[in-house]
Amino acid sequence: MKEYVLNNTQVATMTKILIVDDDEELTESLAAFFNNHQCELVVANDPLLAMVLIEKEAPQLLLLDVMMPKVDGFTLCEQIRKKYTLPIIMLTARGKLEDKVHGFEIGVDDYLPKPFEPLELLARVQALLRRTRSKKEETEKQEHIQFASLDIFPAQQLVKVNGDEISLSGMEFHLLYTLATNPGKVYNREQITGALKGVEVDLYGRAVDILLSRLRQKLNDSAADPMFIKTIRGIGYTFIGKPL
Amino acid sequence: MKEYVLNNTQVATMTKILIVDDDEELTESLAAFFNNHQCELVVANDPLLAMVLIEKEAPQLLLLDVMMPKVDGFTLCEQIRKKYTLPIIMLTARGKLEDKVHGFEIGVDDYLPKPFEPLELLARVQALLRRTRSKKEETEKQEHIQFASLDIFPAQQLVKVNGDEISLSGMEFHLLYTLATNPGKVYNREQITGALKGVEVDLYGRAVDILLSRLRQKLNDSAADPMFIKTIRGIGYTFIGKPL
DNA sequence: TTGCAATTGTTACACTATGTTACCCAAGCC
DNA sequence: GGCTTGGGTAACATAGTGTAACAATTGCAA
Repeated sequence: MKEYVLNNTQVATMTKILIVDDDEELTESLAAFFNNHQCELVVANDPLLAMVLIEKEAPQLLLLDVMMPKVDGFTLCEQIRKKYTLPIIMLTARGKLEDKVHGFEIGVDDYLPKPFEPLELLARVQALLRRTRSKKEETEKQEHIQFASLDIFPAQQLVKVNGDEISLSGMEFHLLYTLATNPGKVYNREQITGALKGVEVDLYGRAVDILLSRLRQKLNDSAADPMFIKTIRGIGYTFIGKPL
Repeated sequence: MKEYVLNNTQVATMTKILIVDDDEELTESLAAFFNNHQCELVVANDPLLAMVLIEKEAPQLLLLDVMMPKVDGFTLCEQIRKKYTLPIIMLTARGKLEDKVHGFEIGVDDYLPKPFEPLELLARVQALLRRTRSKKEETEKQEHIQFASLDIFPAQQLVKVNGDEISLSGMEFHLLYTLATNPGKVYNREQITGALKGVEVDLYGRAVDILLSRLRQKLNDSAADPMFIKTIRGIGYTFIGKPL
């Protein structure tokens, strides 16, 4: 979304990839390799850091080792899949068929046996990102998002409820649009302020709550029995509109 | 239309896959194998048929051999990419790095060296389809968990008892959903708090019991003679609803 | 510039979801 | 039966959320 053009070279927000692997030698050399190919590689040598870093760094893709101390890669993958849909490539010395099949079943997108050529890994990463990005763009390009009684026209920043046009402020619209393009995804307050203003911090209090409250009023939605935006206590908000 | 959930992999409306490979022995055995796994495999032993069949059969995925008479797989792939975005998995005896990288560059989604296990191919096919299914198909797939008088709609976090919508708090819903997705499985209290909050420990007391008690009240279920959630003394709880 | 209106942020207080304590009862054991 | 253990749930405690009302800011027009 934030893209900067410098000297004809697109320095689009560099692709950020998280690698979870206790092999420091490997992660170090991969980091160097990926940095030379327009990718930022965030390294977690301790699997326990994985969840924290996914939340904090919001990587676009995850490289995950299977055999690690403390936590098994498969288990970690399952936990991640409960909360995130980001693409995952498993790296492993275990090339057994059952392992692979099990990996794919729990939501892995690709499976690369060690040792591998960095170039092949890069190629697979790019192929996977190509797929996940084009899908994302697919939803972003739609000029009309529709749920049960709600229509959103991004181009005109226009929203209709039951066919009646309603007037939203810029932020209200942006908030609704952000949530509605990822139904089911839970946004915390920081992510929301980040999406709305490009700033990652929200030092003060509860601007988001109030914004949301006003949005709900205009949508004729209720906090107690929501049609569109549901509160996830202790975490944030999510869009639950029923698609047509 | 019925939908079956197997190990997190939805095998719904039969998937149609096109394979382009001149090895008739291979295509024949794969066809049998895929048919046993809820996939229809359309076979083109002559690469010149590929374009025609893509148009005519509208497969959801393409398996493409590299070394074929008349037409090179790479060339064919490039031509297909000009017109279609359907996912492509390349099958090949050529395992050379440059070939793989070249393949990914021209738009291949996955690359599997021959000989391979049919099961691995199937797993990769499913993983790729999971990624590429369009938003539309996704929403059509909306699952709906149903038991005797209980309906659970995960996407909207909505529950109905005897057709009447009931209002559950976030945790109550999550708890019910967790139990109901594995009927018969006995969860102990730690597993439940783990599932609800991602934390594996529950030092303090009996939050789960109280949560469950309140959930039962709302479901109009009784602890003594449970319809949905049964207490397993000394261990935990389990869902006992009968599927429709 | 001033003034007005729309938008966004802050404060304050009511309310709700969830956790804790406490007490009672049921199940299992002697 | 009496005793012990574990579960059910009422009642209270607390932290997170909803939102009204006010304040600050922005944008625009006169």
